[in-house]
Amino acid sequence: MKTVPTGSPHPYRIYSAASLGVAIRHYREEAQLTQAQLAEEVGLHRSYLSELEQGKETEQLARILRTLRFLGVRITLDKADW
Amino acid sequence: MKTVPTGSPHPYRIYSAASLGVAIRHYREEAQLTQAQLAEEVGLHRSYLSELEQGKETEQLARILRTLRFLGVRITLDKADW
DNA sequence: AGGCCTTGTCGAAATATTCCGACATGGGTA
DNA sequence: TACCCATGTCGGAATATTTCGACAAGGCCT
Repeated sequence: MKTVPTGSPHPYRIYSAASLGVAIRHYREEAQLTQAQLAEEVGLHRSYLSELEQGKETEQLARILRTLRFLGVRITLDKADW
Repeated sequence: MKTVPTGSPHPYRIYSAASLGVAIRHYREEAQLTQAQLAEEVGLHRSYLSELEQGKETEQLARILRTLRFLGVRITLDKADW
């Protein structure tokens, strides 16, 4: 069977707002940034980032995830390990 | 070097609302569903699905994508080929 | 041409999200 | 203990999104 080099470390499978939150927190901590620093960098309010990381369910996200799940699509987050 | 079996066909890299729209459309068509059918299945309005597929930029999506990009995270959509 | 189906688009009402500012909590450390 | 820092949480105001219903355009078929 054809093969390729193994993929990136720390891949995250996204199923829900909760799993997205876990991933964002992981990558933020890996980058050694506080919520305040990251929020400032990307232009959002710190309290919102806090809620994001805690997996706050929002309608828009839920709708998109539901649609992709229905279609059998897998969502993966990872860092390229180049 | 260690290897693994090749991944799924049709992977999509998501950078923006536009690329997400393209992917959703692809998977919907692959499933041979109309926008009306898919919208009904997942409980959203057909006109919204139309806009989603056209890559309508929404703040929430833009904020999340911007945050992940800043952290160097790659987003991949694909179908498991089991 | 005429009918049918699918998708794109519009405006405004109904909902939902995000920001803001503030305060609470817990961990660490002097 | 007291102080700092990071994060969680709250309520209301400011924004943004989604739905709804309708109509238009294009493709396809008879």
